Amino acid sequence: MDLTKLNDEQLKAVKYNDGPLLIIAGAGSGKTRVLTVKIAYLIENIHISPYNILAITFTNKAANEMKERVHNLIGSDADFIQISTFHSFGVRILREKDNAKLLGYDKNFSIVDSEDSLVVIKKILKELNLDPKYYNPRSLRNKISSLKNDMLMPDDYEKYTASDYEKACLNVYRKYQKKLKEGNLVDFDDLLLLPIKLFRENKKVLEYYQERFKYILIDEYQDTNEAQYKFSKMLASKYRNITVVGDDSQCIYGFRGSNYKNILNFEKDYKDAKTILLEENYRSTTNILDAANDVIKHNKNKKDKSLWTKNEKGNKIKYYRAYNEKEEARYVVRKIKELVSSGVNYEDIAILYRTNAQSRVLEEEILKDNLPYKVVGSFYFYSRKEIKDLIAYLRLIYNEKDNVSFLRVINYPKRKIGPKTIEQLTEKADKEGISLYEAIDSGKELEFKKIIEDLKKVKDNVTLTELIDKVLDASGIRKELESEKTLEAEIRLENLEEFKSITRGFEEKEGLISLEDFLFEISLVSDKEEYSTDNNRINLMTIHSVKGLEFDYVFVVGVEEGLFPHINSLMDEKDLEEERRLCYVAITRAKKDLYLINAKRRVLFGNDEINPPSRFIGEIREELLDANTEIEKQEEKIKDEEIFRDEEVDYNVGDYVYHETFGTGKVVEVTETLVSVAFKHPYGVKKLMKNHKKLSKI
DNA sequence: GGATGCTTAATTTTT
DNA sequence: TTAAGCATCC
Repeated sequence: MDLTKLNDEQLKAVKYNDGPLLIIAGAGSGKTRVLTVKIAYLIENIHISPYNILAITFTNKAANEMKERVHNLIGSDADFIQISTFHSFGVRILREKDNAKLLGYDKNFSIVDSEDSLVVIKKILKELNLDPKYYNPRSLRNKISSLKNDMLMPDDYEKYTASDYEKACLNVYRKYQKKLKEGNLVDFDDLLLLPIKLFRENKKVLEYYQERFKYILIDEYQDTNEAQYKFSKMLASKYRNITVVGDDSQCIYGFRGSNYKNILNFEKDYKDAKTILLEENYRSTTNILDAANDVIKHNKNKKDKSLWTKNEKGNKIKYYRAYNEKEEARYVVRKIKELVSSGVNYEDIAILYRTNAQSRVLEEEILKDNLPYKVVGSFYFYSRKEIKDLIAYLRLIYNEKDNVSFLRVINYPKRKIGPKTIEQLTEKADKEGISLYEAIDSGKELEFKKIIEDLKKVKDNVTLTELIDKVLDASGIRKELESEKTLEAEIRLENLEEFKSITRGFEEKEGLISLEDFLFEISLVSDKEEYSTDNNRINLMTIHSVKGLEFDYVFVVGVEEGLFPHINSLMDEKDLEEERRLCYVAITRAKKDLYLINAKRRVLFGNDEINPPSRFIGEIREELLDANTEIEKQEEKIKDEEIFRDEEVDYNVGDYVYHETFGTGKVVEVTETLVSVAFKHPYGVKKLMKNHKKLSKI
């Protein structure tokens, strides 16, 4: 193993392999490098079997990257190392041997996402006759999730319930757990909780996994929650070969129960723990690093450390205040085009934002110039109705107890099965302790049952892509959409085709994939970009999803009070500090150049808001910033654009038109002053002023 | 049971 | 702005 490229501290971290090790690694200090080399070192120099190594990362993306990098170091031995997120490792345990059975689940359980959880909770509120106006389903879901992250089961929570609200909450929680179990379903939090329960109740099983994973490495330890903490502690308690890496300045998942104190407590848990500090940054220019340090300095709660770099000073950080969010996006696109014309690759550029909703304007502007881009970590595609419907069919075929999927598709497409029938089925199912699907014994519902039964029969004899075609036909989804003859239905069909290209991609890359494997894969990796191949594209993502990544050129947009820091965090100093850490993460992603951008006005919730620049801008010392604010000039330009055409344009149904923002579309309806134009997804049909300047006939 | 139209709430962040 | 939930009518 080539260790010559490591600095002294990194080398120490790689070589220390007798007992607990804590690595405090600043941003860009080469921690992934240390982790991958350490794994390679364990295998090649200490001759540990790859089978005995467990490496936990925070995202699937990070896991894949680590796999690839270890593979590059040691070749195919890398395939035997368990490298995954906590959640997918949890799935793996639950699917192995009889583990699911031991916990009272069938082996073919399926995973519900947070949208499904919400559906379940709404249903429970109805059953309990609780007013969803008072008992907000979303906050109930979040409450239940955070209880689970803190490892408080209904019986544990009972001790803390005082108010009526809390009692109702407990009631919903109980019922929620019951419903999931009845449906042979688990949620994301269960993926951590159930393995812990398994280990607690079955000493033999725990011993097996302790024996198996003698060496444990955990990345992003500052973002572990109580359940993850407990889980790793149990696994490591026998051999104590546990290495954790983290940076308290980068803890950004407090809202999900993560606790950076886990990192500070490591030395208390393991009295003999060795601590190594990685403080040299290899990633960013001095200017960028200085700016990051300036910002994070304003947090009171932090461990003191000094991140430094030998890198050159570099350019100043470009700060730009635009007139509105469109100008902001235009500025970014303009700068990207300049960069690309000077030889920069699209893939080395990232645009970062605080909230997912911000991606839309950016996409519109990028689309106008036809630049290649991808929205990383967006589960938008998988949350589309048609995709969820299809997946619900697949889930039901795989696990007939899945009542959530059952209720979603029992009457889609329309089969004249309404609330009355559902109620009867529910009653019967409750009485006999069976699932809704099993409760079917008569009427129209039998036809539905037959469809599913037939699909079950063929599922093992056809490829996944073929199965999807069969589902689309047998269910009647395809027929339904084809007969609609609307643009929207057409787009839905296109999306279903795209889904098939994803499964086809799977089959080409990894050989035949079973329905089972596929369902687990997509319930944990909700990002279809992970399966695409053309990678030279601009990266758009939230700051949360960019953690662990780096780019030559980074644009951070929406750096405004109320957006970043987010309005919901302004009340509480703790939340504000998390926003600041988030800002620190954003800044430290940049290697060569950093752009901080905001807008004077921005449309939020459909109305115009005016926000001052983010306090984080002011926290960076002035000499690091290259500020450029041309708002007045932009204001004039905007006024100009809003002037309408003088001459009346005559549109007819069927005409093709061009719109500056939405591109080419087709006229579907004309009234006195308005034209309805159908644009390609994601814009749909828009009603537009006939004589607006942005619209023209082609 | 299904279609239509009105009111209102929602946007933090992810596995 | 948009999506979801509810009321009303066929």
